[in-house]
Amino acid sequence: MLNQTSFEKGHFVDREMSKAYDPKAIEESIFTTWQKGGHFEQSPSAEDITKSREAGDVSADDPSLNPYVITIPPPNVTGSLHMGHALNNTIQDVLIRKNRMAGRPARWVVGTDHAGIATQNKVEQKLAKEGLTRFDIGREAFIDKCWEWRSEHGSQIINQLKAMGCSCDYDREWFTMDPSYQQAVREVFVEWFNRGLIYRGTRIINWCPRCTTALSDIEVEHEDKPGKLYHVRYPVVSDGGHASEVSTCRSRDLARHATSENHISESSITHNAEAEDIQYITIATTRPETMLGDVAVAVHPEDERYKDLVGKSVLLPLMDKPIPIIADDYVEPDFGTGALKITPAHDANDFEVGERHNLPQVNIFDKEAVVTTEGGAYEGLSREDAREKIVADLQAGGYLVEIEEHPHSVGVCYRCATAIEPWLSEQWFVDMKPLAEPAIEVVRDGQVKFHPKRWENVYFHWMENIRDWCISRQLWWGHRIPVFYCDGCNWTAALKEDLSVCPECAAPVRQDEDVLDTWFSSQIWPFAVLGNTSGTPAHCSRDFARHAASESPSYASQNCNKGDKPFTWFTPELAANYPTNALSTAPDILFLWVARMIMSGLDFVDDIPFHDVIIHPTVFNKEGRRMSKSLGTGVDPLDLMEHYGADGMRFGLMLQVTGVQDMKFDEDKLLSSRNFANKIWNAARFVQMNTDGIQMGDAPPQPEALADRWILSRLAHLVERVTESIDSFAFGEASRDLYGFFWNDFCDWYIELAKGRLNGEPEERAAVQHTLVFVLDNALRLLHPMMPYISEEIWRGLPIHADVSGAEPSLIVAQWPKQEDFATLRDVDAERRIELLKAVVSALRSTRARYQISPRTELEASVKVGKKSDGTLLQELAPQIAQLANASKLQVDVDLAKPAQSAVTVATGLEIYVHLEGLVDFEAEKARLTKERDKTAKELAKFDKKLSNEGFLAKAAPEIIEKDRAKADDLRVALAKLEAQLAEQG
RNA sequence: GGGCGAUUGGCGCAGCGGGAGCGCAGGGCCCUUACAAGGCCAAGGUCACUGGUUCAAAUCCAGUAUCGCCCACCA
Repeated sequence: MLNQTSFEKGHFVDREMSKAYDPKAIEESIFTTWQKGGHFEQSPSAEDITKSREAGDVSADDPSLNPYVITIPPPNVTGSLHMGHALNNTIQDVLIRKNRMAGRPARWVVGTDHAGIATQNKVEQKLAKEGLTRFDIGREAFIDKCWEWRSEHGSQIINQLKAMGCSCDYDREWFTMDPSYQQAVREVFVEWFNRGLIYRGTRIINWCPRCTTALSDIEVEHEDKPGKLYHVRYPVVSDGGHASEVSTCRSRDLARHATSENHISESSITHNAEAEDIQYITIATTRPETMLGDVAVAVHPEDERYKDLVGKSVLLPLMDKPIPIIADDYVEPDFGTGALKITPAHDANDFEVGERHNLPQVNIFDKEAVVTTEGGAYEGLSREDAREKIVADLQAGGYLVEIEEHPHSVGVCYRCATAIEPWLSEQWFVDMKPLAEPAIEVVRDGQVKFHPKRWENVYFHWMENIRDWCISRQLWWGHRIPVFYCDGCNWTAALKEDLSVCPECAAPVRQDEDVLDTWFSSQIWPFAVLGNTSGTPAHCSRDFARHAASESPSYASQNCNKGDKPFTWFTPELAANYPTNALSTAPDILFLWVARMIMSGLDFVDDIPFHDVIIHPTVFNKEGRRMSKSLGTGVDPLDLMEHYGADGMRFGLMLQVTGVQDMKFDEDKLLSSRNFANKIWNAARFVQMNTDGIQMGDAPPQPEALADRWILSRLAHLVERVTESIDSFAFGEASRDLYGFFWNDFCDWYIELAKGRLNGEPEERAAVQHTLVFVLDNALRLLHPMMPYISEEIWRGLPIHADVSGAEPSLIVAQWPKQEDFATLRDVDAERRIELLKAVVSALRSTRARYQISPRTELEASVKVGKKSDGTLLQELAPQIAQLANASKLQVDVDLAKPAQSAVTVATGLEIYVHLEGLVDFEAEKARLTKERDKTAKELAKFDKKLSNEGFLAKAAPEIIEKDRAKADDLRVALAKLEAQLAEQG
């Protein structure tokens, strides 16, 4: 473990690194140094940035004038970190860190959401333990309790982000109930109200009887549940009079049938009905209890079965109330019985039918879904009890014809899973169509891009079919609707400031009791937090703000005037930071939040809130079930960090980010990542132990040796791959490339090759040392966004900072490797040659394993090469091959006789012999060679067939043909050698 | 009812037009002074199915099947 002096520069050599990487030993202190170093708070200078934006091309190349900004999706104050957060915030931190290293002022704005329903539920639960309800303590005291709750629990999730290593700007932590944020929400409401986009209306809305509040359509989740379709017959009365005598008489017969079978055949009813000369109309419903609020029975106008009945009435059973039979296109003749009961107060469709036919609206439920006095004898029953009793009574009365199994989807509250009641009530709505149109346009023309792109279609579909948004909530915790009423003169207005007396008649006014949907306030998050620095939003035009900012930010904020709109939100700071760069989020809040931010951003700031929307996969557990605390299927990221370290968790998550929409979370990947961290740690230990006392700058080495040229070429490749992958949000690809480079290229081959060379001539040793440090340095830079802790810890100890004076060097702000600086290090020739070396080493190792020769036993081996140039090369590399395969007496030549007692391996252009005096099992060798020969022959046949195909030769790309020809030739040579070997063995 | 995604070795996943890869598990050998959270070696797949496009298909198109997600006012 590195000790506390690790911060000193260039003292790699002074410290002992522990044998295994221990995340706990370093994470906290590293995080502290980042924070103390002020690296999280890179606020771009408004003047500089505004200048740069105005100058356009002049400063476009200067990253320091090109800020990189992300506003975090604010987690709920009630929340604690779950896997979705862990994934989402790792993505954002990777982007922020990469861009910060690339020299851009990077700022990740952080904060929490007041989460109206969720928080209110928590506080109510707490009160319930004391035997209290919110009504017992009153609105004001309740809101105080909510603030109290927030100050006790609100920092939890922020601390968890810190544990993950997220480099947010914690100096300014926002809360969606901050006074200035409240004011911003109010501005938005009043603006839309005054423009007529916000209106009040009595509608069927989604009501949660447990939370006792309205919800928007997208806050309702649908679950398929087993249910029943009840067929109920309503007796027809022609004159609006009563058919009760007969019906009562008949009902006893029916009741007997019903109790014995619970299923009454249609024919017997018809028969009896005819006999009694009473007509019935049978409706089908899944919710028999709502019949108490029925005001009509509807049939399709073209339906022959019922044509004659339209205009007549039926007697509503149990309520003894005549209601009309109407005709409406909405009815599907083929569903159920083709007749539909109309309950305008408890079904959105029925409501519309009711409107068309001027029917009354009978609301039979109170806010807790208990039957009201409108429900007659059923008053006071819950909806569940009412259903039970009504079904029993219908059956007893002979009205129940049939009960059919009918699975159907039930809407439930997204916060408490209680079944939603469609309920008629007066609520506030936003007219969405005018807002949606420009928001569709900016995605269509590519100003806002979704990643993966397919989500754009989901967005379009929803936006093009958008419906008005119910924004009022019957809660106490939240942004109170700023509409004031005068009961004296009916004066009403939406106001930015509170008011106590009516401006018309001086009577006392009252404010609307409801609060706003939490998503109403979160939709303005990007511009509210970026533009709202002083507490009161500045109102000035974008052009004015930009101009003023370039002169003097303070002048601008003091002198903003009204621009070309009633007001816009352009403060100088907003002008500098907005639009933000990326928004990363889960698919489930695409509509709830992302779409609405685009709409409100365009409307209030005249600009998109972000350029790129990253929709990351939803995290499921290994069995494909949703991660959920209540189901016990969740995994706690804190536990994972405990086991694998923050870096292990982050990297393990990044490995799993691909273009798919669901991610079955695989903890094995975290284990791999922890092991990966340990591998890097130990590679660094090796470098430390072998670069004792050296000092160097960070200039690239001038490689001469093949191995150095090779690893630098691989590094150059990595720089390109990782940069491009992160920039295109391909996190899985970037992490796999890093993994492969560190583990395979650097550790398995380069370090192994370096071992011998470190004991060589001083110049050789120096070259290796230089290369080791240079490669490790740059690879750590590339790794840093994904694994910030371990990379920082190791990097600080590298002997590259010896010439740095003053500020403490920190990887978090080290320069991101530039592709153009590395381009010259690409070396195709070196890569090909090292492949040859690998082939020889692998062949020798394979033979050793086959004959179970101890690694300590030196092999006696010889390589017969086909080409002279390969011979020269392998002769040069002989010492290293000898070392990697423990084959000291290695002979390489073009013309080399096969030793009598030897095992042979045929590789591309090579025959590799291992001398095995008395050990060779000729039968086994023969079997192996035969297998090898057959495989080669088969492979060759495939290529020969391809190469004799005229279509292929005519149409395939020349380089492909060339490649295949070369491959076929290689195979032919190999085959010949194998044949010869077999012939020799008889 | 509409849309989207997935189907590749025992498990979890990459690859998305030109010679089937990774991690984990399992097998053999090895505590070789960076790392046993490791090294080396070997084994394991007709890339769901059926057609089509193409010189060439795991990869593109169409259809089928299975699983999953989202949207939708058929009671």
